[in-house]
Amino acid sequence: MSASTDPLQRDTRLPLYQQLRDELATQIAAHRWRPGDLIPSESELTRQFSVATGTVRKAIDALVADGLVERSQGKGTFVRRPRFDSSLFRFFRFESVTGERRIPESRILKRELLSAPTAVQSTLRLAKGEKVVRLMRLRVVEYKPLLIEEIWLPASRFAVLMDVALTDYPTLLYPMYEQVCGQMIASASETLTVELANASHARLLQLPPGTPVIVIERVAMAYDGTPLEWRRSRGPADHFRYHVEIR
Amino acid sequence: MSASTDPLQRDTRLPLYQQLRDELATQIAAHRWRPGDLIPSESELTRQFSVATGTVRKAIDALVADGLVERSQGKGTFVRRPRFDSSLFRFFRFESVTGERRIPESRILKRELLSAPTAVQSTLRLAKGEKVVRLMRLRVVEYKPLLIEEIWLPASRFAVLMDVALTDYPTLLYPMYEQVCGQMIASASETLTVELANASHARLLQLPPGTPVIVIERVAMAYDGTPLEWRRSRGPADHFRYHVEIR
DNA sequence: GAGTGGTCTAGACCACGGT
DNA sequence: CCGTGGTCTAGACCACTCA
Repeated sequence: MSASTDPLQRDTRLPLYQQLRDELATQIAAHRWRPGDLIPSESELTRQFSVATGTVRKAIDALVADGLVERSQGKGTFVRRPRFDSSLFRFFRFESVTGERRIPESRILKRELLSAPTAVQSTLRLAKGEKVVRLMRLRVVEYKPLLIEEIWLPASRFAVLMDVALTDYPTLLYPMYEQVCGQMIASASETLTVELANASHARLLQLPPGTPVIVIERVAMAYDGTPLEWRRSRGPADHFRYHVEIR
Repeated sequence: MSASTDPLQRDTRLPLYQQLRDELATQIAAHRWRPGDLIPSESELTRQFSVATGTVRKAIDALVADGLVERSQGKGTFVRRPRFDSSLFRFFRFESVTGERRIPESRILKRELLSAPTAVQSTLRLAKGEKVVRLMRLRVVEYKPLLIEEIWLPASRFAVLMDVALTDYPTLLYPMYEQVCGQMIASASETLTVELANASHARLLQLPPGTPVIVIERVAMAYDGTPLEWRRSRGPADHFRYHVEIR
């Protein structure tokens, strides 16, 4: 192990608290501490990096703002574990027209490993010819098809998903990404459009062809901004309600 | 004027920096300084309220986080003036299908002062029978109708809008709300649905009745969360693209 | 060069959680 | 009780802006 003082060897043009924040963020990303773990106390960090308490606090403030850790007075500072339900409500923005948010059950229709088509390659920022996992998934509420989803994931991080039994796929994928693949989704970017159902989508959604469908295109990203998932979901337009808070 | 020290007479259960933040926020809301004005320097505030520099900084940090002020090194701290274009891109989330964001021109079709219908009353949290301003507005790009908007505003704050010449209404309403009515929009909440155009909407949007239209319902709020505007916009579904960042 | 915000120090004391 | 994070002090020095 290192000595009790561990000087920051980073870009000295940056403020100390930034260097410390980056150092800690790097170590969290490298799983030095896992989600739910305690990181060293503020006074411990003060000693270890030979900086003042205020500097440590500012570094941790930044990590809290970025959602990487959570403080708990009297206990310590913990690496944040995204909660199942909150990640549901953070990313599941559709409600039934009556306003309730039901969690639709899901069924994987297809799973394959293939070379990334050019559109996927550029969206996920992959090298040419890199492999991707492609999932087709149907989400159903009370026997009514609600969404048909096409999901693309870089095989470099998600290849394990090819080995999970199809029946073991959970309703919520993001907790599984974290537990099975060690990949945490931190943010996402969505684009909504409306189109008329083609023959194939109409069949899967049990709609007459030409019915309006909502298309939600989502790119989900890690804490460092790396795109991890590209997802395109389609559902009958008359059954959806999409809610957003703008700040 | 007050003496050079002006002790905080607020809830002493709250941290000092919170009390100072609230004190400054109250004075900003009461227009002691107008948008664009300098507030007193940090050392001035230190003297005036007899607190340490770190406490003043934390109070101002909070105001910055809430979007009330902006710091500028070497110059000072200014009451924030929402910029025209940023407020445009903060709240105007539609793009043409080709991806550009054009600012549609706008024309007020109708303006009236009436008692709030119950739905408007509860959304804007008004007292029974309170008056509201209702605007109907058409937004047009290159002679093509893009959006038909129905806008409801509490007359208590927006009655002046009844006196502005209809031809003087600008393309962007939020800067006008600020300049003419002193009301700043800080956040909003939007809900999207899809419906089929009825006869009236179809006529205004120059579409065949029954064409899918996107409906965007927005409640826009002040910094303290008071609902200030309720707006319902409708546009042809096949021409819209709605983009959102989720954090 | 005077004045501003930005960073940093080296502590003190308090409130809370668990033993 | 001890260790944790939360608040607060009373400064110092730096980087930037503007006259």
